[in-house]
Amino acid sequence: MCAITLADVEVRVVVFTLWENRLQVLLRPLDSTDHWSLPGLPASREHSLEETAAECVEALTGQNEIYLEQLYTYGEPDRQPDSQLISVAYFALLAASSLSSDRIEQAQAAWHPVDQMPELVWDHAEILTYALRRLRYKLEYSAVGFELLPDTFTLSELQHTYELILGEKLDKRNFRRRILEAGIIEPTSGRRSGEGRPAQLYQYRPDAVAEVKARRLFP
Amino acid sequence: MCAITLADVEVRVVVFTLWENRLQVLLRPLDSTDHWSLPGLPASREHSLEETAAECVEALTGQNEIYLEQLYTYGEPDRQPDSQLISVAYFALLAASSLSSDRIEQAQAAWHPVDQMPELVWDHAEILTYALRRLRYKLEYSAVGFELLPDTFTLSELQHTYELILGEKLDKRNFRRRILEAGIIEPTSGRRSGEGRPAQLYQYRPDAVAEVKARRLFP
DNA sequence: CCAAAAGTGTTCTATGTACACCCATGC
DNA sequence: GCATGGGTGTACATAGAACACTTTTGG
Repeated sequence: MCAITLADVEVRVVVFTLWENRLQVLLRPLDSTDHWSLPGLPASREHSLEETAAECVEALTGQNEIYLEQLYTYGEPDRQPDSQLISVAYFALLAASSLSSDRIEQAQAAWHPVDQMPELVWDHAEILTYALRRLRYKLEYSAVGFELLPDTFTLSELQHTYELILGEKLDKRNFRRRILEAGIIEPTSGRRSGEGRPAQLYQYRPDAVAEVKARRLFP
Repeated sequence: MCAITLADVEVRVVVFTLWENRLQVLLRPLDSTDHWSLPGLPASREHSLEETAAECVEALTGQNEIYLEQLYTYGEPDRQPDSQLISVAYFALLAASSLSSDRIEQAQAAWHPVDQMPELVWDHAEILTYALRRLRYKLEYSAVGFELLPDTFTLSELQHTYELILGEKLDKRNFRRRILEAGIIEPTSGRRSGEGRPAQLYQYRPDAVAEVKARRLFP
């Protein structure tokens, strides 16, 4: 019959990134087991839940301008024995270019491909599965894909990002048409040369990012 | 720097119903102000958050088989001075037939039409606005409308429900075709007679309800 | 000149939208 | 028999899906 207080509440974050051509998730080892857990921080009285989630990602990666969205709040008795009762789960998207791995190693954290997950503690596998579902679902209607890419990118890179996350091949012409008609990215003056014909570089329109945030499908 | 514990956490529920041909929300007066608040209960160590939300609705309405879905978790410093810091918000749909108003009166609670909201405390207006947005959004792709109706209903009643919530007129033939093709309701043997030609009564297919729950767009 | 990736339009299909009349009953 | 709400089909527009070749560069 004890009341529930903030010491019973934590924030957990599912951090996605693209690395070595795979969608990966940041995990931390749990002491005294060979299981891994989603990184988290206890909730605090001074900061909002979203600020705490951002802090958690920054502490591990050094990034503080990231895409962050609340997922769901888990609160069943005994879901995390010996840890907080209530987890407010977020998911985050991190641009691959910006993985300063020093802090990650210090925290003994590591990236794991989503298709080769190690054993996770408690209900964290469930949280991860849900985060992945939401990420895929969100890609289909809101074009958050570029949050995983550096500031400028080619349309092919963007398409490969989508294909990796959705796990299926997409038609090049249809993909380009849809993305460009949505008006969320614009060409820059740059080009990327490599093998083959050089590609136009694009960036997301800052005002489009503001529009998407203003829509707030989830507040 | 005090830690946050369960005493800082509550569940709030936005309970919708149809009554007198209007979409209404259940509110409770806040002592010592002329403002109203969303009904809620403190989180507990013995029950899941969803169970607590269900309990909260049952305590006021006597109903325990209702549609319930987690909305969002609000946790900003000072968002609810003199009350819990963190609110896990749910929304609930209640069949209009089942409004036993005794308990509601005992709790001094009352139904308020969504288009004539009184002043709400703290950020509860924001929570309500979001709940309404999610309800409308959800109607468009998942046919939860019948949760607001009694066990059997006519297609016209269902359409009126949709029109009330969405705030726009719908085409009768298109509405019927879409709902029937979705396969979530089936005709019963009953008919409703009143003025005009008697109407076929429908019920939702119990297995379809199970399917929808299995899909779990939000876990 | 050839390998390698970038870039570009059109046809077809499916889905959604607009729209008007007959039907069964109670009074 | 008439007023009242219940029930039905079709033509059109729009959005999405399938599909193959030319272009530009580096080696």
